[in-house]
Amino acid sequence: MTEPSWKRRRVTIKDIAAAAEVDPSTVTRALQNSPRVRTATREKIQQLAREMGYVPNMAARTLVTSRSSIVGLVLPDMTNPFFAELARGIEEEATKHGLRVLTRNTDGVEAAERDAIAFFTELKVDGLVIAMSRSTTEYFKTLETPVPVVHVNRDDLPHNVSCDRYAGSRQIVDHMLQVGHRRIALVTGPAGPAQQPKRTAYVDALDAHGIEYNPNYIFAFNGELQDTRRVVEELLALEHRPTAIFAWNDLCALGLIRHLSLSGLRVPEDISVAGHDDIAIARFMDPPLSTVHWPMYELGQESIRYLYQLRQSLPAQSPNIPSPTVRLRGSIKTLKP
Amino acid sequence: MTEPSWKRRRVTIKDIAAAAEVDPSTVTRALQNSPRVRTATREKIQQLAREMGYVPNMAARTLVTSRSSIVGLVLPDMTNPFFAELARGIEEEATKHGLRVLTRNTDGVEAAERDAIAFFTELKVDGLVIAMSRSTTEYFKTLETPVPVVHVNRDDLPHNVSCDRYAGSRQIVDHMLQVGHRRIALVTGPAGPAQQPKRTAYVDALDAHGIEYNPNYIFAFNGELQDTRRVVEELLALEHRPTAIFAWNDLCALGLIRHLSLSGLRVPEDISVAGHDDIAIARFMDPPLSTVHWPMYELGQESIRYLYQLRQSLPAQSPNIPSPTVRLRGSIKTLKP
DNA sequence: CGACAAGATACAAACGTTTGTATTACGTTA
DNA sequence: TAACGTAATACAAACGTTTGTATCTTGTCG
Repeated sequence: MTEPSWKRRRVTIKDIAAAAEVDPSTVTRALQNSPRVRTATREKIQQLAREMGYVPNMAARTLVTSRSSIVGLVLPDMTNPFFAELARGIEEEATKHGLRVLTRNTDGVEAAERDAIAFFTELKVDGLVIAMSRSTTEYFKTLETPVPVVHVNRDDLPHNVSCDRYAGSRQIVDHMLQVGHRRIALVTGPAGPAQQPKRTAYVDALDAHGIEYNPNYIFAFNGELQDTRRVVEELLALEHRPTAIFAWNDLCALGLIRHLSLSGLRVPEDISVAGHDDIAIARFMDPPLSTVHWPMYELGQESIRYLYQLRQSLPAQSPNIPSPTVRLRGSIKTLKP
Repeated sequence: MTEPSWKRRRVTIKDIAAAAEVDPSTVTRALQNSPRVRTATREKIQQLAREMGYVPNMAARTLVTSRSSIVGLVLPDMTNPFFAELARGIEEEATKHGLRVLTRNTDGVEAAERDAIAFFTELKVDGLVIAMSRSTTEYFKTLETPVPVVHVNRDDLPHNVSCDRYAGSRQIVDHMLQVGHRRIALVTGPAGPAQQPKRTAYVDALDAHGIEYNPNYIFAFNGELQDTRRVVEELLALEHRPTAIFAWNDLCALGLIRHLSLSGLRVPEDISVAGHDDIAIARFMDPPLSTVHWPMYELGQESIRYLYQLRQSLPAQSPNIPSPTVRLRGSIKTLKP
């Protein structure tokens, strides 16, 4: 039979102390399982705390300890399924560790990014996860935050959680070559750490099949979905049109397919398309998109685990991430069996 | 020439007080533009605060005022583009008001929802935005939070921000009828406030065209993408197959189209499909999806404005939301011109 | 049995604000 | 010019924890 909850004053550590006839400090220590309090006392206090419905006041705790149990997440755009997946992974793992997540979108704008970081440190977050930022390496090198920082998909920085950028891309281009494609276009994205490995994988794959690399087959996509239209136009204007396209990512592939089909080309009958990231809808596109699965959810989880180790100043063993894998679906046509 | 920032102690109100040779309380009042401090003093203090790089300690402030400048957002799944859009709208508007947003996903599980609400109140958030919850009306009726709560898309609750559920659905079914469809299937979703208005709109539209309502044409979709397969199977097993489908939402439409095409039916040639919500990819599907645009971003913004009024105990004028509108794209075939 | 080392608990200060009340300074009026 | 009202500021307590140090118990050993 609990008391009516309306208008009941919040129960504090002092209330428990009074009930248990001990000092508040003993209550604190009991609640954090300090060896300084006798087992019997501790159990009595914890029991009492439960019965009385004690819930700690975060603000007071933060004030004295300077830790907030909040981790800040900085990402370009959580509307993007790619990052949404990451955010879910982070949230899930953070909750396990009793951490809360505050998210801030930056739209990939560097100024917004710095602002977000400043905001979070001001808030005394316990840690920071920064995903695919655009800010320069130097900025992060000179940035001295009072909290640990983990980057996602920034291979050029320390404390990074990511996975092999080369392998997946290489595999999918290899596959295209194996099924007979010879003229393969590469659509690159905005500058970032993903840029070079993908390009290298592409060139290497061609090279391994003894194909000369054609700079005309490389298109720079600016990241905005509308821009896929321009890319398609340029691509179709080519004398020897590619038979396959390796798109920057799935969203890009989606846009390309859309504009290809507006131009009367069917996928994969007239032209094959592969994406990157394997966002949820890739499987449900028509045709289902062949793509490189990039385990964002797991990366999210791992980034929190890593952060947690950093926070405890543990020997931060480097993260253990599954490799990206190729998901072959309907959007690549076999030319030669 | 600022001092080196590494290892500089955080500047507090006391530091400013010392520098300005006044009492800390005067500093507080000056910073919050209280009329109790002389204009000259106030300006001097504010100037000083800026120069010294003062940044308030949230924890201390929260401790004494019991307000955190954080609003809690409870939604089923931010991975879902529909909700991601909402979250962006909320974040954008909240930032304008100097509020931060903490998000918690519940996967539509009622227990998780209640837990999230408990968690947020414990954290002393300034307000709560709850999107499309599954929790019962009674729960919310009896729930006495110490903070204002705004619901999104819960027409059955007070302090709700939503828009006309009937209008958009009615329009799109009307359109299908106008272009000649007579056998139109309705795919309903999991129980919720959207259920009835959509169904009514569907029935009314048929009625207005003098068509008898056929219960066999109504399918219950459970919300999981995989379930669209079962729906398609059942639908195709019908004696008089519908020529059009009004799907629960865009994601559902996506799944349906996928499984229809796996079954050899083309959209819209063999069967027309309409969705609901107008998530970003609807435009890029193949064919582009006709759908009802549901302004989630604006709803997000409006929910924060509303919350803000509640917080100030202003006369909370009811929200001003654009109506949902039909977006006709390629997925509906005209049978009779 | 007294001294002493632990083990257990109490005391008190501190974290950085906010806010009600007390005090001071100042200008106005009688 | 003394009394007074008001404007400006100072004082001090409070918010709910945590944590270093002091104090008190208890048991053990010589």
